[in-house]
Amino acid sequence: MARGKTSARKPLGEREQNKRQTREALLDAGLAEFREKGLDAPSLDGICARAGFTRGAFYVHFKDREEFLVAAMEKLLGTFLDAIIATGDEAHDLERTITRFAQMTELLGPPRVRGRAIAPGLPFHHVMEACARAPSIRKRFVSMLSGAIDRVGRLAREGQGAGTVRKDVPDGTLASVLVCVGLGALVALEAGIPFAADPVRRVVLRLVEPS
Amino acid sequence: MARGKTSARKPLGEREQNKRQTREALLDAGLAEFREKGLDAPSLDGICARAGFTRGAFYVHFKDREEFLVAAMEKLLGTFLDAIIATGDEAHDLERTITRFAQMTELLGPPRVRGRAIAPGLPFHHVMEACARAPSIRKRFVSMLSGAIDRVGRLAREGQGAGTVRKDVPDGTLASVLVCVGLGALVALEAGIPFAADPVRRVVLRLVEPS
Amino acid sequence: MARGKTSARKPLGEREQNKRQTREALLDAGLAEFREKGLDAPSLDGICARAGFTRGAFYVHFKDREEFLVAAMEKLLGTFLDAIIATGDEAHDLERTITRFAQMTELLGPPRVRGRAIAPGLPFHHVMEACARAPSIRKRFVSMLSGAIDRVGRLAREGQGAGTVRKDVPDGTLASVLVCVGLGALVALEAGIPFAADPVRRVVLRLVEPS
Amino acid sequence: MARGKTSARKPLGEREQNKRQTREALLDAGLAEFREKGLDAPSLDGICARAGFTRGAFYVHFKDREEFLVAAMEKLLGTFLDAIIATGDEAHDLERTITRFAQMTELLGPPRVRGRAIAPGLPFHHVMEACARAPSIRKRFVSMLSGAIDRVGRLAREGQGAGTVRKDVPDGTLASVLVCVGLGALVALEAGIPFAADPVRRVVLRLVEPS
DNA sequence: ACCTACGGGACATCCCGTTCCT
DNA sequence: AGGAACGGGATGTCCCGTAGGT
Repeated sequence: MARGKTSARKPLGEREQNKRQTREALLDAGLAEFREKGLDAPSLDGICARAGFTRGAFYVHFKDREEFLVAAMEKLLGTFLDAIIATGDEAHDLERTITRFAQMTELLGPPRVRGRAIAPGLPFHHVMEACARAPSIRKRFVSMLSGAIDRVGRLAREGQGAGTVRKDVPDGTLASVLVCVGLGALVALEAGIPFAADPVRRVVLRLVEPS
Repeated sequence: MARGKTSARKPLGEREQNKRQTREALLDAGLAEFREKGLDAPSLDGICARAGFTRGAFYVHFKDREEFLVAAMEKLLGTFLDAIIATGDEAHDLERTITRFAQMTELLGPPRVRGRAIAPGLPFHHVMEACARAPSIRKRFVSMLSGAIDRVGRLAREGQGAGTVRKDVPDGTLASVLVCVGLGALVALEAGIPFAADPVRRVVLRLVEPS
Repeated sequence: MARGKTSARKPLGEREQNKRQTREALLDAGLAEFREKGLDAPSLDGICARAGFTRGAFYVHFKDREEFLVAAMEKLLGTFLDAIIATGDEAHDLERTITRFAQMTELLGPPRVRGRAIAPGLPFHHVMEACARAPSIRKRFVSMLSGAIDRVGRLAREGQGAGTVRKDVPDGTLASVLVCVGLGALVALEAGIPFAADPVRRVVLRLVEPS
Repeated sequence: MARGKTSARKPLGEREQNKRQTREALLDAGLAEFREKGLDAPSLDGICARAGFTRGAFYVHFKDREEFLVAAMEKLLGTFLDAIIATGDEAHDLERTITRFAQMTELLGPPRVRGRAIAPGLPFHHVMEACARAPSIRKRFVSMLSGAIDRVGRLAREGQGAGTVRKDVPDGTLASVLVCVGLGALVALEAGIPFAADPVRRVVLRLVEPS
């Protein structure tokens, strides 16, 4: 079909391209506002104005605020997943991975790949809020975490093979525990609990190494 | 006196008592609505109606919605603190405590003491949201978690003395790690990650026991 | 053009025309309510409902109640001015004019031209109240009265030339006096003072005729 | 009866006296607010606070705002009547009376007797507004104006006897005309019409003197 | 006699979602 | 596709009048 959506080969009629640009501009403006003020505070008027449009344009592209929020969060998480997956194969050993996972903390700030910010971030509880609202967001988030658990589990197995990780605990469950620690640390940091990240990381490493 | 309502102990004029009852009724209605619909969706009219009053009464007691929300969350967390502290002295060993801490998961449902619901609960991300909004809420939450870390740390020290907990990690940091696991589990459960709580608990216990 | 609604003379897009109709409908409903209940009693909800709209529409057209009131009074006085000016050239002699001026009393009732009501009226003290509130209203009212004084003055001069009006008083000041009598009569009538309009008119005519 | 209301001979129990003082304080505060902001703008809270009370005290003395306004206006007009009647017998001739009547203009400012302010004043249209609201006010106002007409009529008759006033017009109607001029001048001045009071007064005197 | 909690109405502001026009 | 009028709901403020306490 001439108007195929998936293929980027065709130069997309000028109309379609303009429309798409409008949509992306709205999403970017929305993400910026969400990051600055939260998920509920920003008004559609403000978001649209920021993108240089009015709500008239908005409702051409999105059914309502909810759908917009989902689209925006999907765009954000998609970027994250891309980033994490892209860097996933560099994960050589558990120690480095645990260190890296801590970087997910930077969901709190703009996520970075090799130091470059690749997308605006969001406070973690906003992500949880978004999960609670939209099943599609929740699914993405779950698959993201499941992927992390899988990767950590694989590294644990490799570590056990290499003798750097204790063998008296199943690798899968160990991965779950480690990811839990990461999530918990995220929460604790965001809540502002006096929390020394470094000693915690050292203790975790001690706990998993063979006696 | 003939006009004594229940007892003569409280010299709390009838006026003050009525006023206090009104305030509590509004807070309870608010907590119920928040639990059912979130922190933003419920209308003040709905909350007031549920309590059997009007917004006229509401604004006698609270400056605005924000102040009301803070008061409601403080009431909720206060109830929690009371419950946890009240049962705190029953915490004999780390294993039982870890198990108990898992009950904090029931922040998700109405919190219970010995099976009796003592207050309405809230999804965990609503608590985090509330912390982000009001510093006073955040402080309460932090002190609640700090208290938990302290208690777990004390138990760890006792366990180390009794030889049931490994001694090659500092008790305080170990406590932080364990609480992180708890918080992370909370997040994972709320997100709906396929997560087997029991194996995780067993692995955690294995990790902390002496080799 | 195919889409011309009535004629091609007005390039007033359908949008603008609809908007203008809404505005006028609100103003008319407001004037009706003001006439019936005074300037303060009518609620905006009532006015809008009477016009078949909601306050949502109201605030598209007017900044607040004050601006609406001013617009309504300007519309009313504008109608009056139109009516008086339109009939102004029929004023042949002072006697007839004095008689006619008395008709301004009908500011108290709907103003009429040749027996036909041309606009809703307002009690005179409401007009004064409106003048006190809004400078723009006051200016219109002053220019209306100044115009009346001018016209009466011109007639006095003509009468002096024709020998039907005494010449020992300046025409301009005489006009001021006559208009004062008219305003005073308005006040007296509205206050309900036992006041015989006809004898008063005869005495006034006697006072101005040459001895 | 011991508690007779009309007779002022008895020293009025302390209670009654306090109550009366409260009432008068409220009325005075109300008149001050009315003079400053009009009849509708002042809030009962503001009036009561100005008098050092709350609305609780207010409703002991007055049924509602309307009754309070009437009481306040009656107090004001009563003061006026007293002042005018007290000075009434000094009215020796028509010329002086016309001059004096112009002083009623000072209803616009605080009314004075021999230069001393004796009461707060009110814009004239507020007086008319009050008349329109409360029949009792209207009656007082009418009797006030009727009294003025009577007095002017008497002076006119005396002037006719003395040969200083033309005899071809009935004294009563002439008085009505003169009072109308006064009222009209009041309105014109309040509206801010360019209006030279002095020439007008001279022309009026010329019109009434014998040819 | 006086005070305060409360019901309740209105206003101004802000916002979302719909509809109609361009 | 995009803009703007409009319906309509919510908040916070201000106010009046009532009821019940002290």
